[in-house]
Amino acid sequence: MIDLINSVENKIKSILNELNIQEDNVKVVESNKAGLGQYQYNGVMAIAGKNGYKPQELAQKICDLLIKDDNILDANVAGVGFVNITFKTSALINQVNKYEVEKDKICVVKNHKIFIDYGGPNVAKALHVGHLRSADIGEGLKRLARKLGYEVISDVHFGDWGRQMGMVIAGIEERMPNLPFFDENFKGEYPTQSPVTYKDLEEIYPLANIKCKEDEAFLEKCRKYTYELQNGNAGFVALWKLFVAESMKPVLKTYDFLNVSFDLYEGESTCNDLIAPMVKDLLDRKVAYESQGAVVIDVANLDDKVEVPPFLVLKSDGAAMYSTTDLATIVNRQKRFSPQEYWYVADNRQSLHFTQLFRATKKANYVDENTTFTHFAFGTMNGKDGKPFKTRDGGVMSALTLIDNVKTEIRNKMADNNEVNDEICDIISSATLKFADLSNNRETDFIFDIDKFCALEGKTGPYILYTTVRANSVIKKAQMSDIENFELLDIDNKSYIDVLLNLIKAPVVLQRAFEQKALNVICDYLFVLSNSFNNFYSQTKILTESDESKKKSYLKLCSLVSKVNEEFLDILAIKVPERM
RNA sequence: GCGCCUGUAGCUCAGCUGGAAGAGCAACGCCCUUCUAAGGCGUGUGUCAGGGGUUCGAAUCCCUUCAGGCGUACCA
Repeated sequence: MIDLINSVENKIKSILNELNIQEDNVKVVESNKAGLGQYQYNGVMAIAGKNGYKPQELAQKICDLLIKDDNILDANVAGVGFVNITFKTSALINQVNKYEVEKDKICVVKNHKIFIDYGGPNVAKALHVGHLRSADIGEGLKRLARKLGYEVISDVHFGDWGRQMGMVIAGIEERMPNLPFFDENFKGEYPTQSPVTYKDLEEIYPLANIKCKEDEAFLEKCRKYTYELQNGNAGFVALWKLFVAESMKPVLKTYDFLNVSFDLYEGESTCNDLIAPMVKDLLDRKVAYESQGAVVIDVANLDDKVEVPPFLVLKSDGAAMYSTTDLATIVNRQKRFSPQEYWYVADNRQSLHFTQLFRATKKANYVDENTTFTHFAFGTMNGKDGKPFKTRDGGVMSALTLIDNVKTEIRNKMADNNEVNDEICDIISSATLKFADLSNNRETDFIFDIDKFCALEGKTGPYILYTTVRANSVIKKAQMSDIENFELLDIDNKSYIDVLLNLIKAPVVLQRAFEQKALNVICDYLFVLSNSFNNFYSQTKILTESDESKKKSYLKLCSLVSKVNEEFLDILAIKVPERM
């Protein structure tokens, strides 16, 4: 993906060929010994012995020939036979200038549609810190795919139809039993104002949840109410609409703060009308059958290492559950969009559910065989004790509280900076949170540490923003037009060259991030690039450089760093402020 | 019980398609009359959980033990 590196790999291949050594797998990788070289080839040790060479001898032969290459400044042998390569700066510049071309090569698939389901906030439950992950990762993956030319449709998929709805209704009834929604004989118009606020809901749901565990009769009532809601009890439906809308208010506010948005704001309930016909269809075609009173689809495979339980289409009380709505939602999405790929960004703990869902979908022939389903699982955010937060019983820091904490930190920091307004504070706060979240490997669990999430120094969102704003500031102060078209020149300045070395990696980073669906790869790169730029900045006077052509090169470098930073930050859905 | 995941510096974590152990924080020291010091530079730290195996070479692949987490049909 980096032409320059490919050409060296091919060069080494042909050198080996001339020595009668067949080796197709030649990889030149970044050097981990700065000072010895920029890139290295480590394959010599593996092939030398087989071909009658001492490793260092063969490595030396390769170096002797490599050094004649137009792109290569130096090649030397180190250790047991590592080949270290240093490029001519002109070659690096040439490669930097190919950025757009290299990027276009990454996406070769055309007319490819992806449907992505992420976010998944639940009605009546405040977003807590763990919910940030699905939103941040999903938004990032969506933008990354779009950047590479895929068509992507996103849906937030509100949790608005499962048993927790019955629990909320029952919980509201406990508090306000005289509301008309609960009066079966009520004939008038139902109120249009929600009887509860979202803050009330955040109390009502956890209380109802606790009560369900202690009180079997109450649990039974919740199940009944859920069933009745799903089957059109007019009072329940009217009440449900009101508290769903109320409950979404803070959720949407939080998403807005995180720069997260969706093409579709649908929920589990959206497909309710499809459930009955779907169940009938599945039973008619004998894809599903009745078991222990429930309707299920067998999804076990012979070669399963573990017994995969049947997929539940309907519970034994006839109510829909998340598996029901997920399946019906696919029917719905397939009818409307027929994407080639379905992506689900959800917690690790749901992996068995998705295995079942995907198998059930295929077994029912709801999609054609080429359609792929992938669950992009992410690790849980754990408490200090290393255990996942339990949301049902409450007690976990809400996302909004965390956001307030970060904002406070930023404002304190900004106390004597009167250039910065509230809007900029919000941008920086959002960047702080998102970068902290996305820096972690997607799949591993990590311990939530508020200090880490609010940190403003080191490998953080503000660091990247600061670097970008700084570069932009220099560009602005230069008061020259057309800086983006200035030429990079071969200048003997180590920190300048280090930035170039990082810039050539940009397309590879995009590719790797996409292949692995790993946004932390982008975070790491942003940090490394910014770090090298800050080093350059501290050592190089740009605006007062007397050599005009050098000054122009330096300004071009600023503009490149700023451009790549902004582009990559945009993938992470992080905005860059005007100043900070 | 079975399955999946995790175990790397004092703390939080990268690295895991094998190649010469990393970052941030914390600690100490240096650098603002000069383009944004939310910055730069320097210093120290490791039986990569333990034990085997494969390999010229293993944090990385295989086996095994230990510790923790999650999941295991009517919650999501």
